[in-house]
Amino acid sequence: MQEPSPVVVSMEFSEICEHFEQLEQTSSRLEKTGIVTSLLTRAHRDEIPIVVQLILGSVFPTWSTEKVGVGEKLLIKVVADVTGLTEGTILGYLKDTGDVGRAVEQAMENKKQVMFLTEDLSLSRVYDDLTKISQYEGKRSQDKKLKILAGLLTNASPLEARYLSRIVVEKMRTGVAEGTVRDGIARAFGMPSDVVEKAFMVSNDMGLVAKKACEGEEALSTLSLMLFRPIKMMAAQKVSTVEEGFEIVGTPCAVEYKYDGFRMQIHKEGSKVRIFTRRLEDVTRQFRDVVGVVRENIGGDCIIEAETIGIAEDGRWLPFQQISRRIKRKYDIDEIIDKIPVMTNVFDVLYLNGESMIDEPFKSRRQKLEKIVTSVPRKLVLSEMVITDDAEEARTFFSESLSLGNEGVMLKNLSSPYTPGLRVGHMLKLKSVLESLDCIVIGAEWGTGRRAHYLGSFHLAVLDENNMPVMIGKVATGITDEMLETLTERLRPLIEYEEGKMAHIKADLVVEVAYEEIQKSPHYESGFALRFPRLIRMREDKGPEDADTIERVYDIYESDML
DNA sequence: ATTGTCTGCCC
DNA sequence: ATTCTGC
DNA sequence: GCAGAATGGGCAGACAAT
Repeated sequence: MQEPSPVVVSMEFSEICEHFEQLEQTSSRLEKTGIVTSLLTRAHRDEIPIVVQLILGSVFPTWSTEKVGVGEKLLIKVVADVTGLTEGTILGYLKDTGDVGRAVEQAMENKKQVMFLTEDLSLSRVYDDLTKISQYEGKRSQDKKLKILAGLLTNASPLEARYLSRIVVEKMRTGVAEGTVRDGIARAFGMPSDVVEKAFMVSNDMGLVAKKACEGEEALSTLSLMLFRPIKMMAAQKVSTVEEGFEIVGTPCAVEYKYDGFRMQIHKEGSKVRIFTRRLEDVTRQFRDVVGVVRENIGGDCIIEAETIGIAEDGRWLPFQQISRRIKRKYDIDEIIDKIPVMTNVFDVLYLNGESMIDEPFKSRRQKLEKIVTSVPRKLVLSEMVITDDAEEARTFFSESLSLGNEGVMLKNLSSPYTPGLRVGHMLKLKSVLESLDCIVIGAEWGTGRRAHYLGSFHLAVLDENNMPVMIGKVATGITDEMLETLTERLRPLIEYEEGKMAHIKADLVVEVAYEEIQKSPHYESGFALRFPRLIRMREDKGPEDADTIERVYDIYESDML
């Protein structure tokens, strides 16, 4: 059992919720920062980390293994229990408002049951109960979670219920996330914003950052790069041509294969090795094969970064779908290691023998990396890279990369530092030109949040052998506000019937959808699905009979396999 | 023992 | 992952 | 140009229902 929070007088949860509502009502970035600052100033010192975590819309920091384990469905069940309304009624509110929090709030306002003995919720009560919920597992655990959550909701005002719900499902929608909280912390405690930012990059725990900031700049600066504390990974910008890339990154630059696997940050000290994913989850257990090869073939204590891909017996690289079977594996790990062997392509070093490397230029990091890695063919290699200022050479390298089954190339500025978490012009990705399909819209789903009251997601079909539409996936991105409106009005009269948020739509409209790749689908009727689909445009010049066919999809799939 | 639904996390 | 939008 | 939000396919695991 969890110890109660060590606080004498806990902040009222309602006070926090009032701040949340203010945040929701302003769109000004600066004003939001001000509201966060004011909330932090009001919070009791000991409760600051919790307040910060809740502002971010979760109970635990991202690296934590603790999860509340309550999603939208279970939440609605709880609300039905508490209010005496049916789940159907609440789902109706959800569809009307397009927001879980508002739906629960509305349910609380319209509840059938009259409550007695309600007490004010304190922050510590909310936090302790949510922590308790996270600890239940096994048989009947959902029921136990439900009971505690029901207890909280029973004592919550409608406004508190709104935010309690959003915290539980991790969808705050106040327009505040890490960036604003970082600025708010800097302002509240008079810290330089970049110091706060750095502390967050290496700790990935905003609550902890706030606590240290509250103690002073010296305490804050103790959060620095350390072995076995994963740091935020550098992100890449997208470009669409080599020239555009050269322009941003400068020449000569590094051009590297962009492998289609898992990004890994590997920490090593002597024989101790731990592996973290992009979201800084620890996946050491799942990849003990990688641990072994790293332990034997990388010299020194270090933090390195790599992309790990699946590799077949003939040496060809496996599609992402296959290696993805390894990441969540908890049982029979040795079996899957045998079945889906991997190759780790190392491309950066962030820490080496007691020294941070992140401020070193990329070129010298790469040189150091080459000294510590002993290549083991098909297991552990340096990423393929050339350094060039010749666009033609870069393009050739790019095509070569694609032909091997990679996603494209990365372009890197040779003198750039490693910038954790940032997507600045130091590192770029260049992917292949997209293919597209003309698909029939056969269904749609009512959207949420800013897409409430619009159809926000569209079900796509191609024509089968009998010219009947068969589903091949959904698309929901690439849509401007204007298009969203047009699509909704265009499709509204074609709705045949609705089931919850789903609308079944008469085959009539054709849309062009671009995608990265065609995959085998275990789920869709057509047997195929689109990877990273995005809407390009409506094809009013085409009728459903002119849509692309399953034969064409099959042909593209086959030719992509080569 | 099997199946279906939900959740969280890879891309 | 991709994309759009407001600041 | 950043920060935030809304949405994609698919996988394993955890539970609940059958």
